[in-house]
Amino acid sequence: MGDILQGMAFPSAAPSWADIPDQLRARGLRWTPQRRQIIDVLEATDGHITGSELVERCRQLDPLTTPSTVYRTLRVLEELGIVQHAHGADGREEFHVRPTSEHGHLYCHQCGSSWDIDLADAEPTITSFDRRLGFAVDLSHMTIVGRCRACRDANSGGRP
Amino acid sequence: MGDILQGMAFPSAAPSWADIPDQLRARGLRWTPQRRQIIDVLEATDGHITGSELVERCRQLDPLTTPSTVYRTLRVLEELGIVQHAHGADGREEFHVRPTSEHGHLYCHQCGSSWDIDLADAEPTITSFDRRLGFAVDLSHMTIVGRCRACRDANSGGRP
DNA sequence: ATTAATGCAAACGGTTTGCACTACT
DNA sequence: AGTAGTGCAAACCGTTTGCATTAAT
Repeated sequence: MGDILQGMAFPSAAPSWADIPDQLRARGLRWTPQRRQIIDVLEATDGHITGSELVERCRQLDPLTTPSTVYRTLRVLEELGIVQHAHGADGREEFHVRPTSEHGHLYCHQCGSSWDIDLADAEPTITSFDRRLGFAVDLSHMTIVGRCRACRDANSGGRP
Repeated sequence: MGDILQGMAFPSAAPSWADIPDQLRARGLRWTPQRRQIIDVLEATDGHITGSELVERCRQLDPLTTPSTVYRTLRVLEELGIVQHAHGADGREEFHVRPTSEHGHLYCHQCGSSWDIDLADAEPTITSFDRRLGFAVDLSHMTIVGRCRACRDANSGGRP
């Protein structure tokens, strides 16, 4: 089953946040106050964040934050394997923060909540696509939209 | 105008393309040359198309086509159940054309091809999300990204 | 001293909107 | 005649880029 997920080129050992400055410098890149700011916000993030959310949160800490810096930094961080992008239910770019485990996203389009899809939850999907179609699902890009249990239970009453 | 269409559930029986003018008129909406053009293009479409693709194809037939008209018409057609939108792998809005059966999309991010996911292919996914999480997957919004069989077979050599 | 990174402003692509005008019904 | 639909242009949002400037190495 492990090889179903293969080919994803994930960083095998995930260094800790504290190592990031060195990781950057080891590649001839630089550690700047702006990057520190961005990393701080990412570190405080529970699992995923959109580009514009990140810009927004950085701006709350430092109103001088510039979108271009944030997006450029995100691209660098993705190359380091610290974040990974996917596309959310609304089509916006979403960044998974240092995924402990690869995961996808589950959206309820009634209440708007979202959850992570972990490997256990995705396993039947991954297996069935592999078996039926020979298709290797990329879990980190998997976005499932529908209605969550709570919204189904609260059935009739609620409004979208 | 919005309130004429609002609150409409899904049409249970899918009428044919020829009925669309009457369907519109029955709701106090109008049949125009522009809409005919758009419908023509949609009718010639194999299954799904993005908004901008539709604009583009319409413009090939009539260079005067305006984006706003196309997008506005798409919204009306969605309310009629003739198209249905979802979000593609790149985050762009995608419209399923008169889905004979509800389906999702499968993208290979190596070769860029895409396929429909029919109910049979999605069934294990739908069932497992329902069972594990009580979550009702919306197949028409399901987008799975990964590597297709051909790209896996052609393994190392190929380039995206 | 190098050259990576920043900030700005401007441009992007896809989509939406306000408004005066046109044309279906 | 009435009002839905159009075309235009301008705005929108999230994101990207060019360029001169700043600052980490």
